[in-house]
Amino acid sequence: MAAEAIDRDIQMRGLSAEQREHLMVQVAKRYYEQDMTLGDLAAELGLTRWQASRLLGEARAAGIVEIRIVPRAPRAPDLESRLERRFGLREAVVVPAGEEDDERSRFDAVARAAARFIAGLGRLPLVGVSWGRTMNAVAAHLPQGWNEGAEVVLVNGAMNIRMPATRTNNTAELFARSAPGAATILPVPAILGRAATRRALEEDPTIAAILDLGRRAPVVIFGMGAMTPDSVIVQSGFVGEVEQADLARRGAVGDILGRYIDATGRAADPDLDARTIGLGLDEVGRRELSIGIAAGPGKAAVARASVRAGHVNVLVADERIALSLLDEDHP
Amino acid sequence: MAAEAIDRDIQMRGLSAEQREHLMVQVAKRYYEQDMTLGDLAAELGLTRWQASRLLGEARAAGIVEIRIVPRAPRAPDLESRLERRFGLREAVVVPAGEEDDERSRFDAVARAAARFIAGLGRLPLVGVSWGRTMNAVAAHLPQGWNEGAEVVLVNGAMNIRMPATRTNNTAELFARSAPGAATILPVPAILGRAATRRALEEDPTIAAILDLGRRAPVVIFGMGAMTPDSVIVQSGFVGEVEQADLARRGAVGDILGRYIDATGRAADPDLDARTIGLGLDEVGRRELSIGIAAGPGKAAVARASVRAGHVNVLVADERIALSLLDEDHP
DNA sequence: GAGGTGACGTCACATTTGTGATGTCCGGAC
DNA sequence: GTCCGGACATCACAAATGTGACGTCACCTC
Repeated sequence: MAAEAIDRDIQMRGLSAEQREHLMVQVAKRYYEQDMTLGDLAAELGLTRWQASRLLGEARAAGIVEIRIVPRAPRAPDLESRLERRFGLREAVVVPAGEEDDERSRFDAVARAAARFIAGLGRLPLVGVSWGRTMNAVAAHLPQGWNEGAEVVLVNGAMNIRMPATRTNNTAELFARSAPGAATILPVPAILGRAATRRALEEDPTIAAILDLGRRAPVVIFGMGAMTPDSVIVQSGFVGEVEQADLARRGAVGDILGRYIDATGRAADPDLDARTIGLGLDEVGRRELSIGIAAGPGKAAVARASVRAGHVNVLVADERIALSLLDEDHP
Repeated sequence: MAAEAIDRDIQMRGLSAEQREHLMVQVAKRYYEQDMTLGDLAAELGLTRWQASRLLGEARAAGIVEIRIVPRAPRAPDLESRLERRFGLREAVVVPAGEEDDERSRFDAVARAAARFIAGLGRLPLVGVSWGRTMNAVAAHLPQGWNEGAEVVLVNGAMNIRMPATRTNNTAELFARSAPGAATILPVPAILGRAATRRALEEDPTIAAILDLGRRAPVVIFGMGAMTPDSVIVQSGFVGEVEQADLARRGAVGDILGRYIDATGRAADPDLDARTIGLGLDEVGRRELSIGIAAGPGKAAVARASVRAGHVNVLVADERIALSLLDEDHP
């Protein structure tokens, strides 16, 4: 025990169940997520090594620590190389459809494959990410320490209008936490009411610095949104269901980075696009790696548009989407 | 090295990546799920302790081992006690709606709370379970060793007609694997074409023995199905979408144990009920513990019918369902 | 075939973790 | 006040695990 050690020793005598649980979580996080030894973390928390050890045992028994062994989803190398050749992709990752899995586990399998691919890239000092359901699922599967010291920056606006939507604006933080590294979020709405507001925001030095960081990122990773009412962009309140249906009628096939695109990959509605803040469609394809992740039904069209337009050079998708993209009937 | 040790030593020299991954999974499963020491499991697999240790390290780094720290979902004690009093439940578990969580994480939170509740019951030598999405999610969250040596028996038919439906018929196995214990499944379709077939099957000694085991279980655990086309009972092909819509028109509010019930908790269609194999509606409520789990939208009605009719004496549900049940406007 | 290279096996040893024995404190019962 | 039980602290020790050094082997290059 050094000089600073006598800050607070925890008396476990009369701790409430909640306080105890909170301690269990603290111990488990430090042990499993930060790879500290029980001795070290005990010192930090003002516990003894034995208290920490027993707390950890309780945490495991209570189910606070969940350990799962997941054999990595097999891939479909034939489809992958066909996609790569056909669309000039740097890399394609295709997850087979797994006979008896349900929609959700297929979605998870894609997210896992994406996380694995990303983790396998080695150190990436600066990574741009978008947010959304898909991206959150990917973040959840990134292994601890996949990219130590990385800077993770959001490349599109992240403040939601409607609160109880899917919890999205912590995607960057999730990416950063598991790296471990730092997250920079873009604290503005994804879509504004007027283009002038967007320009004004972009000129603000603070915002400009963040946008610039995103533009400098050699790697961007983003999910693709389908034209469905449960898309995050609608759920967050930026675009109404009616408005989205109207966009669909005018040729929109989905969204990437908060921007609706048509089958050619161009902005489906230039006015709407001008009100959208963040990395532009003309910029995204120019990265070293532009990783697009498409998981779930209804995303084949937006995936097709993205690869055709060169917005992505790495595509992660499920087998159905891959097959659809390779289908010759689509001109 | 004892006498029997020289069965097969694994030469790791020229192993393919896949074989290596397979070994990683084997090591990880034994280490984390079966609590074996590296030395023991290495002997079993024909590896050295050091090989096993390194393989385990690789498995963690590769994301094959996923460790998550989940602070247990807070509960809503006020709603719980109101439900208990109002419906005479032995216990109610209510998971608050969590402001910014999406549908899926709310579903997971309920499953987790259910798993926790079940694990907290202590040793239950014989447990009856149904199958379905909800039950599978619960099984996924049961801690290793929650009920050592338990016998888990399916109380309704489990052979699916349509294959690529949600992977449900391994629910009992999942429950048993984490116990660890033995699973007995009921290898017949949930719903048959004719009541006579059901009776014939029930008289078969093998089937009768399994059904009897289920009837003797002091504890049954089951999920509740809503009247939606994505309900597992429809996805599995037992009931058509049209047929289900028709049932809804005639008063069905959902299903438990594969049986559609009306608002009073009685079989919505006696003929259909007579073709359904497994624990009957008149039997389910007579257990020591009859645990019903309702997670997700559209399940308030079936939950209400179940508690009213006394089919469950323990209810696990999300906050929205709880509030709906307590709503005085419903007579 | 010599030499180099890198992946792997083997092992001694340090570190980390688990466990049971024993002591101590607290609160309640009498 | 005294006694008692249980929850917890503390510790010594055993067991399990991680790590670096070094040797060996297969394979490649020249």
